[in-house]
Amino acid sequence: MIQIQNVTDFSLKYTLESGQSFRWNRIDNAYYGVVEGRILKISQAGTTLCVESSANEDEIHFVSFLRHYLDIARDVPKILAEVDNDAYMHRALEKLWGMRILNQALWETVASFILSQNNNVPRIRGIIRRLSERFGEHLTLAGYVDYSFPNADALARATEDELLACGTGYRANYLRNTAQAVVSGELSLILVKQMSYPEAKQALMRQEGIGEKVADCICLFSLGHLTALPIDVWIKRIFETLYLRRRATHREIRQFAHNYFGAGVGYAQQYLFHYVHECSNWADAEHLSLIELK
DNA sequence: TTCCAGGAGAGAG
DNA sequence: CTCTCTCATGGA
Repeated sequence: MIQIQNVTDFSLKYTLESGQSFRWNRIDNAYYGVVEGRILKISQAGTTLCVESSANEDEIHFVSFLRHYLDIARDVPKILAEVDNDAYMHRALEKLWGMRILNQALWETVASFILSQNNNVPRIRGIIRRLSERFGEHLTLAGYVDYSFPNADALARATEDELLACGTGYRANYLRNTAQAVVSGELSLILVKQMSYPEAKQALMRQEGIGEKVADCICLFSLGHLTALPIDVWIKRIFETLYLRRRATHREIRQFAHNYFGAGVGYAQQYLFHYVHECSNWADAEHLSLIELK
């Protein structure tokens, strides 16, 4: 077990439970998840993180990897101060203080958010769990059993029926075709990692099944592009009711949000998104569900 | 039974 | 460009 000390302005709970990763399970006070081929067990006590791994880790590299994965290395409080522009945002920041945006493995993020379209989080988690059980590698850590996320090669070779059996629904061929594009090099993940945000988004959106929202999720939750703004039904609802107070197109929301929140708009989005899910009795909930927009 | 979920694509206007 | 319809699945 290794410890990471002096981790300030960080919440393991909100980071791992905010719908950006589908792979973490809380058992008692610890979180178990599969990250890049090994099981990790992470717990937080104050500003100390305790981490166990199913793999043989080189401590220096492992700590460096974790700091990047959990976005601890970034000056997030500075970013959050810059988006703290109003009472709504301020309450979200207070409630969820310490939530970070993960830097997750690119292929897993691409595949996961292809599966996320027109779907809900519990079901997305179930699909990914079944895909991993069926096509991933068996892993164990102190009695805890899980499976690695299947690589692109394994999903490229899967039949449509095998994917359907995991519950992918109509997204099966989106997933398989994208896996094949990654294997063939038609979609080079190595190159995508080196691209700017607009370039990466454009390259991802050439794949069938990856539209603007999914591409933005990949850019934000894997590539660290904090200007990415995934607009799902809830983010659209929030901006229409709380900020613009009228019906608005994605383009209008995007323009307003970038102008209003600036370069940290991706972080602002994540706090607003999770806040409405975390607080079903939110004082402003009636604005989101009852206001008639014309 | 109908509605909804971290949408995308095709088609019409 | 915007709007609308459909797509597979399961829980509420």
